[in-house]
Amino acid sequence: MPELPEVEIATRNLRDWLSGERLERVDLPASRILRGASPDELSALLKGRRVAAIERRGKWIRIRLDGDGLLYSHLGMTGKWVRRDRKDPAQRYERARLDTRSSSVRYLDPRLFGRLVAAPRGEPLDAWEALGPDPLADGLDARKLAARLSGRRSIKEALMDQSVLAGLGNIQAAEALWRARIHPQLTAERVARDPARVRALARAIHDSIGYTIAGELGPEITYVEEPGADNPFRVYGKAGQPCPRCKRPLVRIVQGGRSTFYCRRCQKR
DNA sequence: AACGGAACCTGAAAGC
DNA sequence: TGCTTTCAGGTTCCGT
Repeated sequence: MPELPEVEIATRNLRDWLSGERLERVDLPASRILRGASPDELSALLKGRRVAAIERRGKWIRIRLDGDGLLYSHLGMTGKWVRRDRKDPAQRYERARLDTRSSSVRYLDPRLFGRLVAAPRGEPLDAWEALGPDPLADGLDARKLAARLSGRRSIKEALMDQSVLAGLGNIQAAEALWRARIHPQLTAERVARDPARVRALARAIHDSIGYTIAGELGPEITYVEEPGADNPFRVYGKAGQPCPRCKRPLVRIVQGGRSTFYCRRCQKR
């Protein structure tokens, strides 16, 4: 279940594997992942084309082809791009395959929540255009953050709104709030009016993203929910375990239908 | 307009 | 052991 850090790693990997390469073989079996064009049209868009650039904004990846064609990729909850050998057979849950002269890149997605969207003539994608600033790519300071936080909804839900900031999801929002010692049920408006808290939050978002990228960097990501994965986070998924700062047991609550983990002592209202 | 809840999917873990 | 329930790092749609 990828958020900004995992999508950033996927983007760097795709650059390594595909940039400047010609797509010699493209397999796109019909699935609900594919949008914006039929599987045949999508294959025609990609096959034989050279990959000119690969960009990321929030949780979206954009593959720019020679000419003006674009392919957008969103990993949903369980999507990942991996590299295999060209002679390797289709993997379990393989939804797309892009081969270059030397390697074979596969998109795997068991739950089918991800998307591959074709924009053959470079048409803008609404979901991409609607994204707020990306904390990693665009930078984030307290003034900018304060200007984007408002309203009576919780700060946790505001941080997960992709039009407020692009790329934070359930984990990064919880982790950043813990680092900034901010209670997840405070309203966005209250946080915005507290300059010290906004400063702490801007730094916490930056730190949490950087920490996660550094820890997960590599050619194949394992998401925490997968069997055998260990949990590198400070509070996410750790209800009942001691707060890494004050040792009081962390708690789990539900906000907007999603689990939030936090420390009742460290994170003040 | 805003907000909660369900839906879209599959699989692993926990509960009984 | 085996069946049932719950939960999962995302987004979108629908009804109140």
